[in-house]
Amino acid sequence: MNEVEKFLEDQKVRPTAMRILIYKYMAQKKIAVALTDIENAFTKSDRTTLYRTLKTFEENGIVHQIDDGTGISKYALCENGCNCEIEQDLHLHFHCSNCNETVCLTEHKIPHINLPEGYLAEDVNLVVKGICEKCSGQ
Amino acid sequence: MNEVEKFLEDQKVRPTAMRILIYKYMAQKKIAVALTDIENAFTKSDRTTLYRTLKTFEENGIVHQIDDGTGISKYALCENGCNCEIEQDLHLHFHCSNCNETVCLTEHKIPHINLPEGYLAEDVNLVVKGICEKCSGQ
DNA sequence: CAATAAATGCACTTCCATTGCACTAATTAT
DNA sequence: ATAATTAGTGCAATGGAAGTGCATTTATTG
Repeated sequence: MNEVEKFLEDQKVRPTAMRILIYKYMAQKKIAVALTDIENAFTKSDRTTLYRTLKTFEENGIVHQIDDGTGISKYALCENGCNCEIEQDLHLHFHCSNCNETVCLTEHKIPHINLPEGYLAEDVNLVVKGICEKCSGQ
Repeated sequence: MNEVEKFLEDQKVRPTAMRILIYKYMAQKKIAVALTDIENAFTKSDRTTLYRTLKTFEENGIVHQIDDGTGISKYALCENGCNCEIEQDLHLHFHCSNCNETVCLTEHKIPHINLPEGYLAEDVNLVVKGICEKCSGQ
């Protein structure tokens, strides 16, 4: 049994052929992917399957969903220690308005936000839009 | 000529009856509103009109659009000196997962974000999700 | 008052997210 | 091992919101 299979099982996700492929696909991509991207990569499989695979992955802490402001949900693998649940560990996302790609800047943690009296934070989403390093020509 | 009319003209927006009503509606609401909210408040008017009114308001610095992560665009009046264009002046938004309302925390500016080499920031969106003061019972 | 421009209303389209249901594959119990 | 049960997949369809084209009405300007 290979590594991916073992990992999925550890996350309580049954390692079906499709799930393994999707996982590998996302691991090889460095950027966040949309359902449509996966759909285009696996034309043999149905959109629903891919959709539900992502949801399953999300529920089991394998990927996190990203709202990058484009209106299209993106997904990225959680890094080890991603802990997308715990507020303190949230990283920010960058969306390039030129190439339209979204990346996790995992090393950039979101600073603590002070809220007015009575407000309780459960989740923070921080998206920076601009030009990525690839497109800025550096 | 009343105040609202004058204000709209100052912003280069012709103060039609509908626009004045929408403006007043948004001013009276303390929270960000969705197109659907306005639609429900003005059933006599057409959705397209309301939609385009918001776009017109947005283009002329009267409202700013808010992506609070619900997938539904919200709009809120710009405060005087809102300057939603200038990155430094951006405030954060709070979305209550209980009452589903979104508010501008205009006094809370978004801290400066350090990006990796080569990344250029043009826009920042920071949304905190949690329980608002009304719902937390304070 | 006529000509022009802006605003409005209606119908329609598109796009993505999501669900219901049938079918197949895999797992567990007998 | 085989039947019973559960999980996964595929197809079809729905829903919700954003956006567009065009005809009509209203306002502005010459």
